[in-house]
Amino acid sequence: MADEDVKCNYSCVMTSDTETPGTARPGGRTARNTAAVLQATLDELGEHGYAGLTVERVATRSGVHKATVYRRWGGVDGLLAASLEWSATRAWEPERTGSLRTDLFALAETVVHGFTEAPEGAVSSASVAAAFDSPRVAGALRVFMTDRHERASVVVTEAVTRGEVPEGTDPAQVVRSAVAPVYYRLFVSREPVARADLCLAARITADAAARGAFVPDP
Amino acid sequence: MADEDVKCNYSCVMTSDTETPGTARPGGRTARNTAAVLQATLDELGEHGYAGLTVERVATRSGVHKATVYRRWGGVDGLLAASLEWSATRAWEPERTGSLRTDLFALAETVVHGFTEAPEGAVSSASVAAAFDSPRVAGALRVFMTDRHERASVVVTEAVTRGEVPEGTDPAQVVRSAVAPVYYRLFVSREPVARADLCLAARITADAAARGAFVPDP
DNA sequence: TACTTGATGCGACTACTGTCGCGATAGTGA
DNA sequence: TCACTATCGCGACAGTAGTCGCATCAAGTA
Repeated sequence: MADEDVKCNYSCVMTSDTETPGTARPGGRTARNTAAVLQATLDELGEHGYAGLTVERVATRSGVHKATVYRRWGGVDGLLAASLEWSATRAWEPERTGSLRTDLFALAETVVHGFTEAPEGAVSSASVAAAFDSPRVAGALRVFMTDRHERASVVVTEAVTRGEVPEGTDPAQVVRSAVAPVYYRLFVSREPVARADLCLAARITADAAARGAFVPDP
Repeated sequence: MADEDVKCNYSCVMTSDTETPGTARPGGRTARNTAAVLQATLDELGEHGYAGLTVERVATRSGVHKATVYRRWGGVDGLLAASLEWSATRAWEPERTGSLRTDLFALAETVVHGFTEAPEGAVSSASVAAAFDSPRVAGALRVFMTDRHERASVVVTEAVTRGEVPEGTDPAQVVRSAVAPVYYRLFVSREPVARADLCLAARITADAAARGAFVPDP
């Protein structure tokens, strides 16, 4: 979730070639409506947050009728799930700094920025919040996070090639271990996230990885 | 958050000596209303979850008028915050198993049970969910979690006394490190939590603690 | 171009959330 | 026991979320 990536999700005009698969008429007005509604959803989230996200407002802002939005997306949860699925299709690559420890630190820092800084933070944390109520958002979030794990795994596989970390290390587990404390502080214990906390998580994870802690037992 | 503790929060009749501080008439009907409403809140949460928690239902169930509930608690978020504050006053102590690694494993296991098993899981995760919308619940959650960190810290300080872990180790940081991956899987990445995951988190944390990773730099 | 029909716009409608004023009730202290 | 008044019950009310039936529009096709 790089800075410029999420920012683009929010402020850029959505590409008009957005197709609407699964419908009998994927082109024309339907596609234009899809783009307008999802764009309005992201804008509304950025301005008013998840608590202020209303089908009525999205409908007005996008110029698409309220009943149409309910028919196509079912409600706010459907809008959020669709936005998240759309976000997942965008390219993203983790920053490379030279060592696993600093790579993991940079990764954790990216997570903090992506969830705390407005307006992109509103979109991301809204998804986490909505996943509690809506199975559809929960599913979309799970797919999204799995994708991020896979993409972030590069920093681990490269560390294996460099010889920093033993063969057979589970990359996704390393990533989870580095970012979990960040999410924990942000969303569960509701504590401020300090630079030292990221540093600690990255160091512990990198050290454990170097010792082979993330190589699954046979 | 031991099993029998949370269960009691839910199913036992609240003690009638519940006082209502901050009001001019803390006894009598006001106190009875407080007990009835909070009990109804917990019952409703257990049966219908956070999404189904309604002031109207709580009012009907408790026999207290809807307007009164709105006046005293402000809405569902107030009800949830009050329930959480009340839960925080109940005694809780972590299980002791003999070593830091197994203590942390038991702690993580307790967290999983406390958040996934119905009905007590509904109450706990509802608080995490509501904290996104409501600053009041977020505050209550922060206080609650800080309290749990302090209580759980015993397993670390005892490990220091046993000589497993160096002096100066920050107990709360150790606890966070052990439970963060659990919360991450439960609420963010929405992945199943396996026994092996808890084991891994406990082992990594205990090893790092033994090496002095949680002793703050001067 | 004309036809078919999926998708949309429209507005009325129900159901629900949250608020308000007023009279009644019951703690609290004398 | 009595007076005072904080708190509560009551019902009416406005505002909002979500649904439904029908007329209209426009994408896809011959």
